[in-house]
Amino acid sequence: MEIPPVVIDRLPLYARALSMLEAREREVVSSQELGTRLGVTPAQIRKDLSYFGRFGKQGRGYNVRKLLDELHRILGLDKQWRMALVGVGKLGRAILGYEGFTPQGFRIVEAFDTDPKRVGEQISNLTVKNVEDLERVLSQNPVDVGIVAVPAEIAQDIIDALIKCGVRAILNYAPIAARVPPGIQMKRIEPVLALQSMTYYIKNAGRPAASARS
Amino acid sequence: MEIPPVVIDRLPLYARALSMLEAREREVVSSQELGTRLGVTPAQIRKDLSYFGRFGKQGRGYNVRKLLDELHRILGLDKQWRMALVGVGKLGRAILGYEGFTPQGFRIVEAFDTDPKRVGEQISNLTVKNVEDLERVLSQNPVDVGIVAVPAEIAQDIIDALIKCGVRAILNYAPIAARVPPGIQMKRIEPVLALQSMTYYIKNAGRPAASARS
DNA sequence: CGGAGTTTGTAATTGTGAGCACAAACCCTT
DNA sequence: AAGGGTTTGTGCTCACAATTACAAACTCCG
Repeated sequence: MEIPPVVIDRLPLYARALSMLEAREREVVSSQELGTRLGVTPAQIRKDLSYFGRFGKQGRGYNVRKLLDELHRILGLDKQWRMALVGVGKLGRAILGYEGFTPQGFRIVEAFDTDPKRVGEQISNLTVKNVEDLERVLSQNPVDVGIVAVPAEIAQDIIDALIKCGVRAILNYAPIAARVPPGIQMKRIEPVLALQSMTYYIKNAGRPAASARS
Repeated sequence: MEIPPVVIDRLPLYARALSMLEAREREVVSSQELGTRLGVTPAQIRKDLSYFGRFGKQGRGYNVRKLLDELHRILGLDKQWRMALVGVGKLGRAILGYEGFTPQGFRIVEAFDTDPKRVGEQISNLTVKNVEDLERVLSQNPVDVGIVAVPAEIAQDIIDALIKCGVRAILNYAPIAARVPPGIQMKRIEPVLALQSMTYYIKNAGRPAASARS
């Protein structure tokens, strides 16, 4: 069956909420409660989950632990994921220093840059390598995900190169809507683009606008 | 007229592409060319723009400079926007050091934290203030946008507090789908959540999956 | 053990956005 | 100035996702 991408996008949120509940040793939760917590309608949650199976019990709700396990399995979060970073400027260094990846099973195992001055540098247990060696390095030791933290002008080229090396998912920090071939996943992480669409709604001071989503 | 939020989300991308073209002194561009650059169909671009007016000329295309100005006006990017950051941990410091905000008219003018050890510290020309003084400080000097870079557990409380202080847009770096009242904008910026949905598609090695969008 | 109260899973409906296709408008060359 | 070649703006259609609504399944209390 073909599952709508929007549904897949919501699953990690459900998983996060369930993690929190599990930490508080909650055994069971209803779609109602989960919904209010997340600002999503209960029906939406039930429908999303129904794409993958029947995980709940009528009259009771969902077993927190069991549903969390299912979501992890569905999303592939029971595996370890290897990532390569390209661009170790200010932003790239912050990404390397980010501690949120590892506990969720994501690990940056390679770092590249175009600037010869940065090549060879040691950052967070990694040696920065030349982007020219990208293909050679990644063909010997493939990674699953590419993280792009380079200027917008060269972002598309870097993305193309990464895909050539077998990367199947890209986390794009550059403010462009790059083109990727079918079968390749890409998500943009760009604070300024996010801000620039919100300003549309708030630019008329005081006037309440359409509501936010998520 | 009510404009679909997805349309608003695409406008900043169009603006970025136009900026690039302007830098290369291109005078005119067609929806066709813009579309291929962005991986969007030409019809989509034309339709999106048509919500706001008729900016193109048949047989010729869009004047780059003029369309860019229009988009800036529509999105409210001709103004300066004041922002307050909450949470100056590792992530918060990286945000304070990020140089991408200022050139686009966004400026962080206040920084807060709950940890007394951090309060009073000087970072990037700002003095970190106690989050308890949030209401007092922001009522004297209001900001438009709140940036949330605190642990997931307290993110909702911080968001509520910011909204109470008149903030109308929130950039949320915490991995939660917080609830906000109607009229308040919120966008999540969270690399791990983005990764966790992409793994769904790539978890079966080699098997080509559905295509990415943007 | 029975019945009131919950909560799920899903069929049916409604709402919304993307793509197609084409007339109208404009450019440019000869 | 005329006609071939472009490109816009938009009505229409189709696909997809959210919501509604309800039967079926379960819980729990007395």
